[in-house]
Amino acid sequence: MSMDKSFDARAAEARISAEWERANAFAAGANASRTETFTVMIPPPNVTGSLHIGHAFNNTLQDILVRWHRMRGFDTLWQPGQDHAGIATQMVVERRMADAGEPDRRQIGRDSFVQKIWDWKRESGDTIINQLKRLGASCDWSRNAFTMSGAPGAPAGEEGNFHDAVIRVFVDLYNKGIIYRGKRLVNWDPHFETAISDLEVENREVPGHMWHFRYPLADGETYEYVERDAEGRVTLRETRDYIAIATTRPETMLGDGAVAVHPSDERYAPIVGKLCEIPVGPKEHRRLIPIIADDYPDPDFGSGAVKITGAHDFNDYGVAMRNGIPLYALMDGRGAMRADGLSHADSAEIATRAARGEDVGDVSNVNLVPEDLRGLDRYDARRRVIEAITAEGLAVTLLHKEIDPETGAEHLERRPLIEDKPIMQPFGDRSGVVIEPMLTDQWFVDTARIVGPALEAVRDGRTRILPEQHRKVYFNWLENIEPWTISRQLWWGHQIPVWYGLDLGVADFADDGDGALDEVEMFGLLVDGLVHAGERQRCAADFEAVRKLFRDDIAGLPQPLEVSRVVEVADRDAAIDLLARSLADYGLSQDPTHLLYPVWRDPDVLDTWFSSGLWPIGTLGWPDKTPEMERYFPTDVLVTGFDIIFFWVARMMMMQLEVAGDVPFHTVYVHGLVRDEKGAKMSKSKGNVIDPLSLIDEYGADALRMTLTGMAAMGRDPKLGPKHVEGARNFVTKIWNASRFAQMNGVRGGVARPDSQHTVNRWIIGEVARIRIATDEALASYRFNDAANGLYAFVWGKVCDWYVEFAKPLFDGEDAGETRATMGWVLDQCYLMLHPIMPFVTEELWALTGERATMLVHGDWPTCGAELIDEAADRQMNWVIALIEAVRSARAQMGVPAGARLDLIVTEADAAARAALAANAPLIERLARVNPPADGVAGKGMIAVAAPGASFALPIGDLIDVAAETTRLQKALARSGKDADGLRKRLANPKFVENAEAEVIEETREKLAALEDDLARLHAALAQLAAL
RNA sequence: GGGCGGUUAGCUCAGCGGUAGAGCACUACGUUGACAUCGUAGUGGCCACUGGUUCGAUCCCAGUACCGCCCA
Repeated sequence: MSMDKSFDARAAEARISAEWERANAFAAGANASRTETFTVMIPPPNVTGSLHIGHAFNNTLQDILVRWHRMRGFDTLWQPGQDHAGIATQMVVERRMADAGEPDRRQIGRDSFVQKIWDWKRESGDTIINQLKRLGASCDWSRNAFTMSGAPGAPAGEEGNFHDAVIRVFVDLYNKGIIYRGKRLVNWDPHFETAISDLEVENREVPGHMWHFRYPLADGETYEYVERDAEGRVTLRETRDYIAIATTRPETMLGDGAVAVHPSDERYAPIVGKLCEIPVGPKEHRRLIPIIADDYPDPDFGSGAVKITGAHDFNDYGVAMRNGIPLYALMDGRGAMRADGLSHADSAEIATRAARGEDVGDVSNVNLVPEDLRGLDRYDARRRVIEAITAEGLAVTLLHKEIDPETGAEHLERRPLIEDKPIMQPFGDRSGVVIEPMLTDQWFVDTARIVGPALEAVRDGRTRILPEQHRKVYFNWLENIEPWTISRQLWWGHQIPVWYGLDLGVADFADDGDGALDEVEMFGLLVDGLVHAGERQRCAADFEAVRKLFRDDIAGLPQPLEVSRVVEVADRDAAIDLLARSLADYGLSQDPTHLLYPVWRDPDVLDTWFSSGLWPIGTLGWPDKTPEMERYFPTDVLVTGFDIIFFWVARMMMMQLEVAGDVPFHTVYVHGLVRDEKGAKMSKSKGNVIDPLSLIDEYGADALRMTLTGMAAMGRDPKLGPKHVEGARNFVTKIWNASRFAQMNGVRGGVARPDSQHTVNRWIIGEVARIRIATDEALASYRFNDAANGLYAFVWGKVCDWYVEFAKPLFDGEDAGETRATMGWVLDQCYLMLHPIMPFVTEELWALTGERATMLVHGDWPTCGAELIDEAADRQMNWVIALIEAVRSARAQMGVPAGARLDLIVTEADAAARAALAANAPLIERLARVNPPADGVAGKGMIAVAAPGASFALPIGDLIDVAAETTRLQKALARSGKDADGLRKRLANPKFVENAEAEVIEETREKLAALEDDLARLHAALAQLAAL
C-alpha cells in the first residue's frame, strides 16, 4: 500500500482513537510489565466546561508522562473525572431554565432542581471528556469519576462513592472540632446570594471616590484641633465641634459603631472617649457613637480618623471585635438595604444605648437603615446618603474659585470635597459583582489545625513542587492561612450533614423537678418556649445515624418528651409547627407514641473545593479499602497550573494528610499559563482566545501537542500563535514523508536493530542512542520542551537532512540491505520516542510501516544506550558533513549554479581525511554535487575549500571572480582568526592554565589547533589566488 | 506596601560559568530518487544597565531601570 503525500490527521485521529478504545489500551495496568505503578490524577475539569487552551496544555503534559511510563511497562493509571462545580453548574442550569421560560429553581423546589441538574449532566456533561479524547488523552476512561457521584438523588450510572468520602471527611473533621460553625464576617456574593471563600474573591483596582464628612461632637462640645509639620511647628489651630472622616462607602455610615483614631494621634487625643453623631438618618433619631483609639487607623491617611462599620468591612470588623463595638448589619443577601427587623427609631435607640456602654445583647434584629432607604440597592442608598449629608452642610468643603471669562469677576464657592481615587474593590470571580462583607452563620475549616503536616511534607521533600519557586508561594500562603469558609448557600453540591433540633432542655421550660412535665409546664413550652428555644446541632453521615444522636439527646428530657420519635422536617419553622401540633395532640390523646421530635437539616452545601480536595482518594474508592487505593495511592505526579496551588493543591495536601495519613502525590509539576502570541492573557473580552479544537481541526492534535510541549519550559508561560502550530504540523508532514520515502525504498519497520557495519549506519545508530538518553533525561526532569525540541531537531536535522540523504546512494550499493534494516529500526525508534508527544501520527506510521505485535501505544520504550555510540563513525560522519557544508557554502557564495557538477581536487589530505573521503565518496559526490575526488593541485579558475586535515580545490572556470573569492576567503579568515586570537590569549594567560580544569585546557588547545589548521589552509588558498 | 518572575537575533523563545542557539520572518538560489506543509546558502546579537566574585560572567552575587504576575 502506498502512502499519501501527507498525513490526514482528521480522518486518522478518529479512527485511531476508536482503535485505542476498542483495545482498552488506556486501562489501568495495560501494558504493565513491572510492578512499579505510575499514577496521575487529572485536575478534574468542571462538568460545565469545554476544552480551552489551558486544558489542552495541561493534559498534553500529563499524557506525555503517562504514555511514556506506560510504554516503559509501569502499571499506569491516569484517573479522569469531572468536578460538579457548584456555582458554575447551578448558574448554567438556571440560565437554561430561564431561557426556556421555565419556572425558576425556587418555584420548582430543591429536589426537582437538583434532578434537573442531573438531567443536564446526562445530556451535556461529557462534552469536555470527548474533547479530551480528541486531544488524545490516554486516561482510563472506564474509571471516569465525578465529585457528586453517589449523592442522594444521583441517577443510575452515578452511584460512585465520592459523596460517601466527602461526608465521611466532614463528619470526621466535625468530630475532631476542626470543622465548626460560627457567625463571622464572610465574603458574600450578592448575585449568587452565597458566601464564598477568600480565594474566590478577585481584588481589582477600579476608579472610586473618597468622600469627606463631618461627624459633629455630641452635646455641642468643642476642642482645639492642632496640626503640626514634621518639625513640630503648628500649621493649623482651630476650634472644632466635629471630627472629619473620609470614606469610600458612605452608605455604610448607617451602621457605624464608632469612629477610631490612632492612639498616638495628638490631634484627636482630647476627644477620645467622647461621643459623636453620625450625620445621616432622621434628625430626631440621630445616633451617637464613641470615638475610640485603635492601632488600625493610619494617622497620615485622610484625616486620620476612620469610621468603624464592623458588619461591612474586614478591617473594621477587627477593630470592632477588639473594642467591643456592636456589628450592625445593613444589607440583605442581594446587597439591598435591609427591610426586616425593628423600626429605625427602635433600632437607633438600642444602638445609642450600646454606644453609651450598655450591654444590649444580640443586635441581629436591629436595623439601622432609615425607613425611606429600606429595600434600596446599596448604590442607590449611597447616592441618597451623600445627598442628604451634603444638603445638611456636613460634607467637608473646599473653597472653589472661578473667574468669569467675560467680566473677569471672581466667583468663590464652597464645594464638597470628593477625591477621585482608585480603590481596590473585591469582585466575585464567578459573578463579577462587587462582594459585600456580610455577617452570617457559616461553616469553617480551622485550617490552622491541619496545615502543619502539609507544610512539613513539602519542607522535607516528601512532596516536591516544581519549579521550585512555587514552593515559596505555597509556604507563604500556608504559613498565613485563614479559616476556610466551606458552606455555600446553593443547592447543587454536597449538603452539609448536620441537623438541628430545638433545645427543649433549657432551664426556663424544664419541669418543676419531678422528672415529668405536667400539663401546665407542657402548655408553657407549647405557647412560649418553642419560639425562644435554642438549637442543638448534630452531625452524622445520614439521617439514620443522626436520629440516634438526637434520641440520645432527648433521652434526658422530662417525661413524656423523652420517648418522642425523631422525624425530619424542612426547617426550623416547620419544626416548631410540628412540635406544637405533636404536643397538642398529646394533650388530647395522652398517647406518648404521638409525640414527635422534629429535626431539620442544614440547607447549605459544601464548597466545591472541599470535595475536589479529596480527589486523589475519592477516585480510588476511599473510604473503602479498595485494591486501587492500596495500589495507586499515594499518586505520583500532579500536573497543574499555578492558579490553583491554593484552591486545590494546598487543600489536597492538607486533607489527604489529615484523613488518609499520607501525601497525595510525590511531585507537583506547575506549568505556566498559555498566552496569546503577544504574551497577553487570553480572555473573552479581549477576543484573543485561541480555541484548541479549531487548531486540532486545522492542524491536527499532534501538531497542537508538539507546539505546546515545545513551549513548556519550566516556569515560563507559553505564548501561542498559529504560526507555531503550523511549524509543528510541518514537522508531522516531514516525518510522514521520511517514512514514505523509506517505504518506497523497501524499508520495513518491526525489525531488530541490525549489527550494521557501514559508517553511516553506525553513526545514525549512535545518534539514536544519544537522543534516547537525552529524551529520557529531559522527561525524567520534566523538561518537556527539551524532549520535544531535541526530538524535533533529531528527526529533522539528523535523520531527514542527513541520514535519509546519505541512504539514497547507499540503496544502490552493496550496503543496501543493511541500510534498509537500519533505517527501518531508526524510524521505529523515532515513532516510539515521539509517541508520547505526537500519539496519532506515530501510531499511524507504526501500523503502516511494519508487521507489529502490538499497537504503538503499547510499544516498548527504547533502552539503547551509550554503548551504541561509535566514536570513529561519529568523527568520520561529522567530517563528511563539514566538507559537504563547506563545498555547498563556497559554491553558493561564488554563485555556482546549483545544478552544476564540479570536480573535487584533493590538494592535501592526511590519513584520516583520506579514509573518510574514500569510504564516503558517493555520499559527498551526491550531496556536494561534485565529481569523484582526485588528487591534484590548485590552479587558475579554482576556489579553495578546507576541511579538517584536508584542502580541496574546485575548478569553476569562467565563473570565478577573483575579487569575490578573495573576499570570501578573507571573511572566513577573519572569523576564524578572531576565534583563534581569543583562544591564544586565553592559553597565554598563566592564571588560566593554573586554575582552569585540565579538561577545559585540553579542549581549548584542541580547538585552537583545529582553527590554526583552518587558518593555514585559508592562508595557503589566498596566497595561491594572489599568485595566479 | 509584601512576595515572585522577566529583560538574549526583526518576532516568539531556549541556553544559565569556557565569548551565543532554535523556530518564525527576511535575502538569494533551487523542483536533485520522501517532503514547496520542501531543499541549499545567507543576513541578523556590547545576551537591559552599573558594580562585584572568578583565570574566565549572558550565566553567580549586589544594585539600577523598565515590563509582568500573585498577595494585601
